[in-house]
Amino acid sequence: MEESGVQTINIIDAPHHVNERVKIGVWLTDKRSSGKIAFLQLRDGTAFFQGVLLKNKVTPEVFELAKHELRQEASFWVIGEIHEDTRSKFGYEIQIEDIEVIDASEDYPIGNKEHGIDFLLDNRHLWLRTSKPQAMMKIRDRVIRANYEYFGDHGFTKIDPPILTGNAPEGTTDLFHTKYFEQDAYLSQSGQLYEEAGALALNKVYSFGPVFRAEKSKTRRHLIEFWMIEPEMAFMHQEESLEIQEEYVAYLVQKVIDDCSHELEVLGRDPETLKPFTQTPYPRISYDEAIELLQKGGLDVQWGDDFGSPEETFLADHFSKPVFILNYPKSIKPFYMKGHPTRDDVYVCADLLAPEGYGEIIGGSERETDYDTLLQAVKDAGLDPKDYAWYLDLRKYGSVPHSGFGLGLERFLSWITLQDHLRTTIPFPRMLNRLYP
RNA sequence: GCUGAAUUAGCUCAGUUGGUUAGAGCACCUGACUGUUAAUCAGGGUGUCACAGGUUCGAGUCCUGUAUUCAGCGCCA
Repeated sequence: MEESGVQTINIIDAPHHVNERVKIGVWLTDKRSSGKIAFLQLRDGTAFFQGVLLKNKVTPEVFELAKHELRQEASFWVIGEIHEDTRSKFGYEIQIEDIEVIDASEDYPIGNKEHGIDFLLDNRHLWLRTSKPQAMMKIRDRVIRANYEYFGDHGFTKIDPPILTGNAPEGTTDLFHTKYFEQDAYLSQSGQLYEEAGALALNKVYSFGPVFRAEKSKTRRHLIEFWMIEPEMAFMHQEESLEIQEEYVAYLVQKVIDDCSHELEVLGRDPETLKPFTQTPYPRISYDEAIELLQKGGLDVQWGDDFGSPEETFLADHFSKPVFILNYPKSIKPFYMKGHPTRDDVYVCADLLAPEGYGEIIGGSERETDYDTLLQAVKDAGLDPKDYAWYLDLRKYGSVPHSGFGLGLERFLSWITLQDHLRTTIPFPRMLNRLYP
């Protein structure tokens, strides 16, 4: 190919190059041919569209490539003219004049017919090449950027907590154990305690990173490794934190609606159905009211029980938007939360339940600020105060009211893209029995 | 961890009451077709029936155990 004057472009930019000769690096996703015309379905990672070859306009060698030699996922350069054409799904196509093969592809395992989830997860490194995973990764990227935008624009500083830790932030769940030279160490299951230190240093902070739970959870709502956003705000009580939470979630949803309409469509989520979620405030009910609602609905729960997924779904179904459940019993929430001012049996806390059965996407609370109360809570939780000495220090030197929350990225993505499992919202899911690829 | 289901060709699956040589579609190869959209049409053969025992003249099919996967529950975000 001696094509010095031809511009190299991406498929996504094809509409700006109509009737121009261009060069594009592509992979083959599928092909069809007749005796004198061939259609190559192409992708380059920016979009999918098709190339058309007419037998009487290319050399016999090139037509033979298109008809026979090129296999699914072969990589090659195409040179040709961009045409607008309503018969093509993308609206544009390239009339191919020449093909320069880069690499062949033999026996590509993923076909264009249906596959089972186990096979697809075994081939996740290749499955990412297809349209639905690509749409999901683009939405995931947009949500991650929206996080940085939102907190950056609201005076937050990103503070990165350690992933290797010597103590268990919440003490209750199973942690991944490892060695830190001679000491025991654990993979972080939450950055929250460190974010509290950050908030007392920098006022409003947040973290975004992976966390690890060695729980034998085997459900559509759990991953072993997942990504969490954990903001923490000094001089802030819970009510103001709730206002930030709903404004933040509404912002994320709005950005996806604005910038990912094509990706939502690929994943089967009508953007119109997301619009109500951009309207704040979100409803708030107390844990007490939630129990009453559940009991009236015939569910077998008592005050003091934690909600399982049937309960969460039942509650969420009563509202057309995400709903905050306020002030849970102390017995089912972690030790660091602040006690209610007029009741000694509940914390000042809230979970945000997503609609449509997607469960808890945010858990948050005001934090305990009194040294002695927190010390007692550490002991009551069966934890060693020595391990939490630094955390207790935060209540010793200028303790202030502060509140924070954590949003599970994959839970959020699963909800706004209507996935039936978190595993499709992360590039390489770590699950109970899946560490590969 | 509990409950239920599944495991047959590279993939997705069928396989009747236990009975000859194990079935289809897709993928792959050959040929036809100038607008295909999971193209269509004709032809071409895939195999440790998850593994280990057992019952039987005979087991993909029935029994026992094991492994793995899926779905739901519990725990949680």
